[in-house]
Amino acid sequence: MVAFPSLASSCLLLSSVIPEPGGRRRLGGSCSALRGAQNRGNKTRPISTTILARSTRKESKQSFKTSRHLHSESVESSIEVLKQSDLEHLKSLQCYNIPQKVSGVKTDWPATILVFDIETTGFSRRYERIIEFAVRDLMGGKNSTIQTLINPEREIKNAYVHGISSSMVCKPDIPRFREFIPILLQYVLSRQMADKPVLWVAHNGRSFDVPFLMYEFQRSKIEMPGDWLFVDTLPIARQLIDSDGEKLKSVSLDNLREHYKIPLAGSAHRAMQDVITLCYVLQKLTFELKLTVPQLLERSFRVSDLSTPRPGK
DNA sequence: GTTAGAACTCGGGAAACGAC
DNA sequence: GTCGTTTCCCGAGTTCTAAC
Repeated sequence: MVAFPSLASSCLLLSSVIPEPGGRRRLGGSCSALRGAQNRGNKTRPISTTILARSTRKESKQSFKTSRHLHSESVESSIEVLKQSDLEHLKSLQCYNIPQKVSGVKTDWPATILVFDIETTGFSRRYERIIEFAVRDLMGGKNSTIQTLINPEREIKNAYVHGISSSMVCKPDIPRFREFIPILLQYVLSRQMADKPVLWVAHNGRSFDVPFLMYEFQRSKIEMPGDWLFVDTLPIARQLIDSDGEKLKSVSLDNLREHYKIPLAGSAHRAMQDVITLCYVLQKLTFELKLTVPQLLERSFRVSDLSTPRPGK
């Protein structure tokens, strides 16, 4: 396992990158004077570039959209109660790094940050299934990770992507997602700090990982805890500026790994490897963009902010 | 192959300006 | 005041980009 650097050392300052909510910014001064001199004398008019104006509008809209109040309602209030014997049975299924007991980590962080990734049988959250789940608590320590294969109960046609074949997961000793949920919930409870939210982090999570999770919870008829917050590193990475002063051409996880020269310590497109990569990327991103954990929380969203899955799927 | 958000392109309308 | 030109704003539509 790769030694994992603590994010705490790089968390963080003020953001000059996140736009102020609301106001439209205009270029005045020299630009205005220059164009005025060329075209129509001394009379001035608010001048802006189209690109800047459009960019600012979008940033502003996004900034407002993500602001919210945080609360610390217990997850226990919104999930089904499971028998202890069931939990013990589920733990015996083939999962590795399952936490055996509460770690008891306490910190000054304003949230528990869980970096996660999934592998699936395809792109459609409606018709495809999760086949691997990995999560790491950024705080580290004992029992800070979970990685498990998931039995999708269907043929896997995209094994060429992640190397996970039907023969590996379509077995009775591999948990189905509904069987894995109690383990996941127990893990989260073991990591969550009192009166502090849980912040899940994924790359392209808003469009991919979180909707998949949402659908799997719904198919399992178990309500996802309403106080879980999610943050997507993809739009954050789009703010990055390269050494030429331009935005990165690609903000894929692979490209970010190369951008930050993060070594690949395993098979790409396996959940835990991508989690490890994303942990490094998140550290670099937050440092480079001067993002604090509270600012990550401000950019977070809840499953209720996403479109609701159709019932009965 | 799916999906959703971001980024981009285009065109219409409005405003400001100069020329008449 | 009217007309033509230029520029900006804004919405709609299209394309791109991530994820497996």
